[in-house]
Amino acid sequence: MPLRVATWNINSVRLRIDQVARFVAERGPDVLCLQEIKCREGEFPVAAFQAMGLPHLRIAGQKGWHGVAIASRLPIEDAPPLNACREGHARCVSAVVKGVEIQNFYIPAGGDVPDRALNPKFDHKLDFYERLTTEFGRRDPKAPLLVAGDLNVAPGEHDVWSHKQMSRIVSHTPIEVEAMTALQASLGFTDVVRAQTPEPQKLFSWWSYRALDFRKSNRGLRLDHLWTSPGLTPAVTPGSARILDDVREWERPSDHAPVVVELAV
Amino acid sequence: MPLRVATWNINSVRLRIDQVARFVAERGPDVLCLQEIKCREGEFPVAAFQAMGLPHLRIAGQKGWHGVAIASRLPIEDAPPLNACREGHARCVSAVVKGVEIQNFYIPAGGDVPDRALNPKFDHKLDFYERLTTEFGRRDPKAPLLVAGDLNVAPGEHDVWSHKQMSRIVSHTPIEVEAMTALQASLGFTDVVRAQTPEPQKLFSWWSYRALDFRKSNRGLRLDHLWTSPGLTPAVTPGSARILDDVREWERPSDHAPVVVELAV
DNA sequence: GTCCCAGTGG
DNA sequence: CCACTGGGAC
Repeated sequence: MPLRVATWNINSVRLRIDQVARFVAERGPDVLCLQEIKCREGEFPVAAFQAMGLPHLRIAGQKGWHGVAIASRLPIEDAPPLNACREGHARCVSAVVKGVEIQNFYIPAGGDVPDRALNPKFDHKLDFYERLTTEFGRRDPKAPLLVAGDLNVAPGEHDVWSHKQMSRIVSHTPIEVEAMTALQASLGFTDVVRAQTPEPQKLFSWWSYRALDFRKSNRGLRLDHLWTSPGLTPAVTPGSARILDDVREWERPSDHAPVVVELAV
Repeated sequence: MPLRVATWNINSVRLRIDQVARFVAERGPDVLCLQEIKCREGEFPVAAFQAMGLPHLRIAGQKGWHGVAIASRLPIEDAPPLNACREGHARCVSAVVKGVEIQNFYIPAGGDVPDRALNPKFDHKLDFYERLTTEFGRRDPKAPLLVAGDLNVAPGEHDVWSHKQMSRIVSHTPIEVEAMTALQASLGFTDVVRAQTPEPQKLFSWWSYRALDFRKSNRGLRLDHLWTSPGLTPAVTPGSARILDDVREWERPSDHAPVVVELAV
């Protein structure tokens, strides 16, 4: 029985609890990593997750913005908490499931101006990447570790609808791509979705709400990621790493699609 | 064929257009007077009213607040417009249907403090009543005239859940009841719902959203009214004047229930 | 576009 | 409790 793991920026877990239930019913994830739950821990819809068969929870919430959670079919053990957010936002949550350490992040979007000196949000985003890079640089590559989340960077030229147009836009600037590359190199992570769907195939996990018809304009970005450590990469089931972009077409959707992988652990 | 007239404070016509359609389908009003449409004239869902068979419209709208409309199955002719609102709010709209003049009002709620000197909203409410009293005092009692709307006063002791508790609360204070009584006397209007359901039978058309179960606590008020002029009163179909309080139980309801009457004209 | 907030109004 | 306003964020 492989372990099915999913990551999804849900953009308010309370408002979209029905979509979460549908996703869990149709796709049967064993572990669901959520970002932008937009509620305090006490406001999280615990009963609904119990009803969907994901009763084991780790929640890092705050009022109104951000917030991350891990919901699991199997029991959760504690994983070392990471304090990558210098602003004290609820952007990191972790769990160990079936011996796999899962680190779930909602990395700051970074504002509009891609300049550390001018834009404190952009500086915060890069600082977040740097802290994670330092942290994971100290880890044992052989240990099974999964990084999941909305990392708010689309690294490759085929992870954006237009490399040329996006190169000066936050989420695809060279300095952000460099920060993400450094993080990936810190422990030798594998980007499982891109590994299974080589370039030049385009891959997007997010489409703006502003588009009239997101399928037609298709101005997407791949912001949501699943990365395996060298010790976990051999467990990835071939062909299982996918972005479920159909979910973006559901009624009152999140602007992000879920990303899934299966691990033979 | 009697003329069925309804009045309903809809608390946003755009948000509750489905409830309006259901009401029209189930109850078949020929004329529907709406209050608190909460949109500009250009934002009014004209096509939906055409689809429900009420294509003839008179709309007085404004951005965000207040706003009144009359929707009719039969053609509408102009009625004299009343300018009872000193603040320029969209609170009055009129029509002539089948020779009956219909004046539809959303009278100000009046704020919390029942003192003209201290509370300009309360002063505005009484001023609105005074202007209407003057206007209708000039009219011919023999002409068929219907006053409809959310008049924001519950006049009788059996029009409130507790006469004792409510007598110091805006909507049932003696000064407001006096203002409403004076307006009613100006042309000799008949309050058709109360005329057909004598005291001490309690009658409410509004229940606060704040109640957990409005049926259980039943702390209602009769704020919504249909009044006939002496020339129109003989046309009222016996037993036809009712408050449709079941509608308050529908999904995502308005806090007001519709009030209906049939006129043999 | 679609969420949050805090505030006002009822 | 519910629905507006206007601002911020993404």
